[in-house]
Formats: sequence, C-alpha cells, structure tokens
Amino acid sequence: MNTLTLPPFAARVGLAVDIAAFAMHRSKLMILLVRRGIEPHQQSWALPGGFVHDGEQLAEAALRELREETSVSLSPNHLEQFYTFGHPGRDPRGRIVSVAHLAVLPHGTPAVYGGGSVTAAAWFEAHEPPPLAFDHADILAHALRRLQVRLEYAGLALEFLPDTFTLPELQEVYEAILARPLDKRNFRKRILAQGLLEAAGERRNGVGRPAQLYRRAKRLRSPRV
Amino acid sequence: MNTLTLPPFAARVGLAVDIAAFAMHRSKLMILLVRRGIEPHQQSWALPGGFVHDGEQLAEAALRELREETSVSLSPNHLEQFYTFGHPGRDPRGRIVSVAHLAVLPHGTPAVYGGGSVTAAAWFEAHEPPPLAFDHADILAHALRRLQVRLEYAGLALEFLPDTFTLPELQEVYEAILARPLDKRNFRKRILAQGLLEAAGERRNGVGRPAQLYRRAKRLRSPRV
DNA sequence: GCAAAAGTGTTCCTAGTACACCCATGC
DNA sequence: GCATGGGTGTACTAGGAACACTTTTGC
Repeated sequence: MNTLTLPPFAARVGLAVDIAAFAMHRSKLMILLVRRGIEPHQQSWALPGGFVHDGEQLAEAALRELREETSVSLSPNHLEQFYTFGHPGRDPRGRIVSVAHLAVLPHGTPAVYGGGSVTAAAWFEAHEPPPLAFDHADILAHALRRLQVRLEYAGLALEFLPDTFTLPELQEVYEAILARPLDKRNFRKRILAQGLLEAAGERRNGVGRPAQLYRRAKRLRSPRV
Repeated sequence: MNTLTLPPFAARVGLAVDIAAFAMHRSKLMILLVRRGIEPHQQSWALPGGFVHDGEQLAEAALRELREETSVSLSPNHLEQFYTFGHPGRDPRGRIVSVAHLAVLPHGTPAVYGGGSVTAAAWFEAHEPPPLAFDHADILAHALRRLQVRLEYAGLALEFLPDTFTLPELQEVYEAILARPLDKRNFRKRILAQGLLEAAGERRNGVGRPAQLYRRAKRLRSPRV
C-alpha cells in the first residue's frame, strides 16, 4: 500500500488534517482546541488534528482525530474540507501539508480530554481564541469566514441546534457566527419564508411567554450546487 | 530539507498540484488539457499538473507545471487553490494527494506543447471535455462550479479579457461561464452600476457601430455599508 | 402588577427581470 | 439603403432593512 515509486524530485510529504470544530454555548460561538503534549509547540493550544493513516480518506482521518484527541463522541452534523495549507515552513518537522476541515458539532457537546498526544481539550470563544500553534490562527480565521458564507447559503445554522429549537435560539446562532445583531422581525420573516421549518409544539422556559418549537421540515430542500 | 521524522503510522504521500486553466476563445469557455506521455493513463487527456518539489509553495508548483507542460508563457491573471483530492485509490502509483487549482489565462493565450511528460497541449470546450485521466473529470466539474460562483462575487470576468474591452465582449465571458444567455440591457446596467469600469476610447470592428471601450477603473469602489 | 421573553406588520428602498426599438458604421 | 453590431429605458416584482408595541407567562 505504501509502495510509492515517484520521480526523485517529487516531494514526499507528511499529510495531516486539522479540524476547526464549532459549537454554540451560552449564545456564543465556540471553537474546540487541544493543548499539545509534545513538541513542537508543546503546551500551546492548537486545532485538533494529526496525520492521515495509510489508505485512509481525508474526512475519515478528520473524524478519527477529532474523536482521539477530544473524546467527542457525537458525530459532527457537518464536516467539510475547506482549504489546504502547504507552506514549506509551516511545521519545523519538515514538509507537512494540512488539509483543513470545518466541523459543526451538536449543541451541548462537551469537550473531554481524550488522549493521544494532547493533555487537554476545551472550548474557547471562536472570535477571541488564545495564541495558537503553527499557522492555526490563520486556519481558524479561514474557517470562520467559510462558516459565515455557508450560513447565508445553506441552512447550516440548524446543525448547531438540537432536533427541536425556538426561533430566538436559531437567531442566536446566526448572531454568534456573523458577530452582529439581527432584527428579530426581519429574521423570523426571512427564515419562515424559506419554508424549511415546521412547528413542533411549544416550550415553557420558566418565566416569560412560551416559545414555539420548530424542527427541520420533512421535505428536502433542493441541494445547493 | 527532506528529513521528515514522523510517527510510523503517518502516511507519507506524494504531493501533486493539478491546474484547471480557463480562457476564452471565440465566445467559448475553454479548458487547457495535456496529453499524457507516460503511464498511468498514457495517451489520455488530463489537466496539467505534477509533483510539488521540495521546498516549493503550492501556488509556485502550479505555475511551474503550467509552464513546463504547456509552454504557456503568460502568467495567469488569477490563480487560486480550490479543493484537495486525496482519495486513497485515485492514483494507481500509490497515495498521491492533489491540490487542485483554478487559473484564468488572458485572452488569446496559445496552447503550445511544452515538454516534460506530455506529448501535446490543447484547448477544449470546458463544458464538453473529452474523457480525462484519473479523477480529473471530477476536478474539472468542481472548477467550473467554483468559477461560476467567483464570477458573481468578484470581478473575475475581467481576468479573461485584455486591458481594454467592450461590454459585449464582457457579456460573452459571463455567458460562456454561466452557460446561459443574459439580457443585454440588464447586463450593461448591472455592470456599469458597480462602478468598476471606466471609459477607454472606442473601437471600430469593421462593420457595425463602433463599440465603447472600457478598462478596469483605477480607484476602488466604495465598500457597501 | 410587573418583570421577562416571545411574537407580530408596515413602509421604504434596492436589485433583479422582462421586454423592443434606435444608432452608427462599412459596403 | 441595407446589413451588422452597439446602445438605450421603463414597468414590475421580490427581497432586505428600518422600525415599536402587544401577548403570554411566572412570581
């Protein structure tokens, strides 16, 4: 499987995946980070990630690393590759190319330290991350932009929420990702006009008027190309 | 430089770039292809591309391969990475990951056979390519979609044209990429409303009314609020 | 009755779309 | 004068943005 017969001038590189995994927590957009237990950048915070194994798909590797390093047991609701970082000097160990992935984890996903070569895993505010190892600050910035673009087009916001949710909750997701407030009336009008949601009872939160619950409507929307 | 000390389970892969290079020719969107001179897929048409060298940037490698395989002497007016293809079985020689790039070449760029491991280079209609080697048909399809998206947002259409051009020429670029006709009046209104163009004399084409020439305006448009 | 959270409509403006004729030139 | 290609305006529609008060509940 690893019998690679290439021309001598061809670079043979280490292939890695890094994952920018987002979730909502207390009305904030959070990013999942791990603390590196080995050099280089030992003790630094970094995006979860690691080397692709022989014969492994890129997306498979991203899922595996996410589970190994953070003990995230739930599957991401969304996972996509978004950019490949291949600058020759980005890793002191040699030429390592990283295929960066964007993941959306369900609401309430805990960050448990899992194992591998990391000593901790934790959620941070995505718009205000700590200093990061390698070029991970750059990767995170790209991931945020992609997330904002996806939000407008696809119904990616739903992936941050449980099966049923209220419109104020959905609006919080939008506001957290776009980092700006939205008008409540316009938001509701726009979302409901899309016809992707259906009613699913109501919920009492204690004080205040009960909220209408919604879920993703059964019928599929036409896929984006 | 190539002292890569990685864990044993880490895949060490061949790193390649492939380039989907587009240009306009006779009102059609064309894609630049090369004929492979070596196995695998000898004699098949394929996207230009090849292995990244040690210490080379991804974009550098894309430019180099484009020049080596097609003798395209002009620099692309636009070059961006758009997706990474890493399926384990995509190349029979072993695990080869390809970072695919989208390039826009200036109007009138000839396709000259350059050398390296290809026996020919030629332009084909981008929407009707011949059978392609590896997963290059897939890569081309992705590239076309990306090109269509970029067209709407950025002023990427200008990169297909010489410094000065007429609005009917610009409209041809849009129509060729989107593969559908556009209304002339609405097109002109929309384009001129963006304020990106300035007048640059006129041109007589022989018969017919002379056309107003435009060029990209010097000053940037004010950002939308 | 008051604090807390959910819910609701109208007006304005912009951008997109549909659609048909006149203008300047070469021959 | 006619063939060729370039240029122009208006009416309609849909979607986005601005904007303030009422309703339902717990306590």
